[in-house]
Amino acid sequence: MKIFSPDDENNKKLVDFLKKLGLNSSEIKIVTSTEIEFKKGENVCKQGSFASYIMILKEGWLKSYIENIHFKNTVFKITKPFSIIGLSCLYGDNHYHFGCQAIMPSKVCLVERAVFDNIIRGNNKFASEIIKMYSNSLQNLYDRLNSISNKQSLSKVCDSLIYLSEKIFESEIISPIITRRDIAELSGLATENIVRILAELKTANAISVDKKEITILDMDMLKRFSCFG
Amino acid sequence: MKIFSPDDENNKKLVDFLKKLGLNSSEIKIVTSTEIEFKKGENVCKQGSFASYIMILKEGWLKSYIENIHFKNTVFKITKPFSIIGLSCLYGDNHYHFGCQAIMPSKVCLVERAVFDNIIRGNNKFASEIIKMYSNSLQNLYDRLNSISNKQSLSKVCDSLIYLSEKIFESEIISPIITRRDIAELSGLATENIVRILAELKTANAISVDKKEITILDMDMLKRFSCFG
DNA sequence: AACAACTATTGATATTTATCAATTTTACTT
DNA sequence: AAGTAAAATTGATAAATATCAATAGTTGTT
Repeated sequence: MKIFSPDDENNKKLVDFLKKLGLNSSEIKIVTSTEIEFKKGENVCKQGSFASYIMILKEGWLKSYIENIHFKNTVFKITKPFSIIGLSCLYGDNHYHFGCQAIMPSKVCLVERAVFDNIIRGNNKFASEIIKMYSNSLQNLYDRLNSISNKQSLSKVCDSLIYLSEKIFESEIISPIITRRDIAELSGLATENIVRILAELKTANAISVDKKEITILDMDMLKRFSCFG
Repeated sequence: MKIFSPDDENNKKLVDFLKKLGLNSSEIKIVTSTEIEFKKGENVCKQGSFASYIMILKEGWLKSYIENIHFKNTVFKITKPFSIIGLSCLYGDNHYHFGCQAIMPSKVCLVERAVFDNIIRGNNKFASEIIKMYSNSLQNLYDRLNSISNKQSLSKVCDSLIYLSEKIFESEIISPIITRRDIAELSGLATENIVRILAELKTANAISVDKKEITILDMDMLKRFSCFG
């Protein structure tokens, strides 16, 4: 009887994910053939560098962000396993318009752009699934832009917490792998402000905080604050 | 001998555009069958409303924006003829995540989502062209997010002017159809600040201003200001 | 277990940008 | 062409957020 290691388990889930996208066995073999490990804090891709690969996150957690000159990043996406990163680079000017960093030890499959493109061209079901991902990415960016460009700090922080809870962790508990600085970068604010606003939200009983773990107690309140602007 | 009206001329250009995307005559007939006119200032689509159509701009100019509660918009795209609007709604939650308004009298072809989707599924070349558009849209949004979230007002305005000149009008002259308020919304700032910053840029000889028409005199200077943060 | 490096927290202050008000200019409608 | 509505402009002020500084706590490494 075969005993599965956690890694086997993970391989299985990755294959399931790719099957659902419409890839056949040989295509799956191709896109999973190159696997790279990243330590926490390591760059998965660097903004401005040549975009050679489309990436599939197999294990771990990443954050994608826009860098500015003074090392202040704007995070627009947290990525969890079984997601594709870098679709925006499939065509266009050949350079990454964003940076991506591992916030936990991670494993990423690298697929050469041309290879990925070939599969899309030869597989309608897959192409259509990829288009769905593009739609979602755009919608997410509109939401982020909405939050970051128009709102005041309290609403921005609420948006970030709602995003993390509903879209990323799918739980009222926001994992302690997310730092105050991550929330700051997601919200487009300074870390010091996040601390103050989290304290306010705690006082209002909207959240509870246990060290770095944040639990959302009153999602409705967060949504009211978010809408208030 | 047949005499072409400006409208015929325009029809011809639209057909050329669609041919280049890989559509055949019958597909072109389908996507151009419903044409709607919009007056200046009219809403082409309303943020939050049900997304029934993909739109092709045949004539005129549009701005796409995120609305916030207090009627302060953030414009993320100016659209010129022969562009497709609303691709982010092709799949996903069925609602427009942005609003779109005519800034000049405009003609727009409406294509039902399901019809558009069908064509994509049956036409690989077209699907691949659409994916290119998604890539570009994402890249544009990353650039906008970069500008709006990280930078100070002078840099933001420079980014907007560079965007308008290089990407939209493809000329050092920014057409007077763009108002101070449009630039404010593109930059995520108040109109009053735009006026002041344009005056500064004029004093620095980076631009000249003739009523509402702005001419870029020193693109390098704008780019330096943009990078400075 | 001790050290170093990073992360979080708090208070005080500075800077930036929005807002408000008043006026002038331009564009649109009939 | 007149009259009205919208846009642009300028100055003064208020509000929001970043920055700086100093300390405390946490995490990872050897």
